[in-house]
Amino acid sequence: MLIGELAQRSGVPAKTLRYYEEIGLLRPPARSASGYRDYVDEVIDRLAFIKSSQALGLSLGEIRSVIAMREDGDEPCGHVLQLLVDRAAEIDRTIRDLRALKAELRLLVDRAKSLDPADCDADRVCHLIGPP
Amino acid sequence: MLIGELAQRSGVPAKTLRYYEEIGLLRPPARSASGYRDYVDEVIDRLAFIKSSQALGLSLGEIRSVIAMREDGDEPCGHVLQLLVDRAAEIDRTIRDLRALKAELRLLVDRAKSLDPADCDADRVCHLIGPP
DNA sequence: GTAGACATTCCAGTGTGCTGGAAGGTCAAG
DNA sequence: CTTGACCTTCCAGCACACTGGAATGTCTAC
Repeated sequence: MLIGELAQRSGVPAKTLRYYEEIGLLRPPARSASGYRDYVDEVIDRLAFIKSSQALGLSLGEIRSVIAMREDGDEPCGHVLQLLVDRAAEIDRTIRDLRALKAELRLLVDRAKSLDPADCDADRVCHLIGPP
Repeated sequence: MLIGELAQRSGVPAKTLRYYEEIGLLRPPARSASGYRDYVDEVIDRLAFIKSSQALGLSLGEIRSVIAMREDGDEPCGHVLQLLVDRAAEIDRTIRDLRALKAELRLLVDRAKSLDPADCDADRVCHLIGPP
């Protein structure tokens, strides 16, 4: 399978496939006599794994670490589970932060209703933002 | 006030101050005979505004648009309010997305408990990730 | 034999908000 | 008069995941 066909079938652009190879996400495939990459069907599974992992918010570096374990003949399950748990914790933190931010924004938007634009202080650019 | 002192007093590194000037967040200050930047005290207010805006998640581009209005002699309040409302909506969307992601992660982590690493399929890298 | 649809490599850029470093000029203290 | 702390400009790079384009080679069909 040439790179264009793999791109078609996997939905991953050829450019990206070469990039994945470069950063170690895909093993360098066999080459035809003329130097064309010749992929086996299994890379479609691998690309599906990469896409699913990305959708969960894993970075290509993390995904690579999982793939590397698998290539080394190790069972990546434990490592993957840890990544998923870590990611969940990070999402919790992010949600907490965003909620706090949203609360502050709501506060400012509410305050805006009781502020007169005519009182807006040029030195502070706009009185809607910043300490009251 | 030289750039070093402003950096000290505002907590914004000198390098960043020059960068802000370059991208139009700070007006180019007066220069001493030897070419040193000579800041007036008011930029401290402006930097405070920038920091507050950043803390709310506004980009430097958005902040610049607000400052530009103010420099043009316009009242930025309406624009600022819109930015805040937009930002709040964006945060809502992000939180929704993250919650969905967290739910999926929880699902996968739960499923992991009932899966045997020994069944992990090498072709799919790890059976903890991806369709069941 | 030639068009055009593929493939190759390599270099460089995207966006965001800085940060580092080199090469040089200036200023105050000793 | 020198030392060291400041300042200047300019060029380059970080992280992240690609993406674009140039220059070149190859394969298939007509």
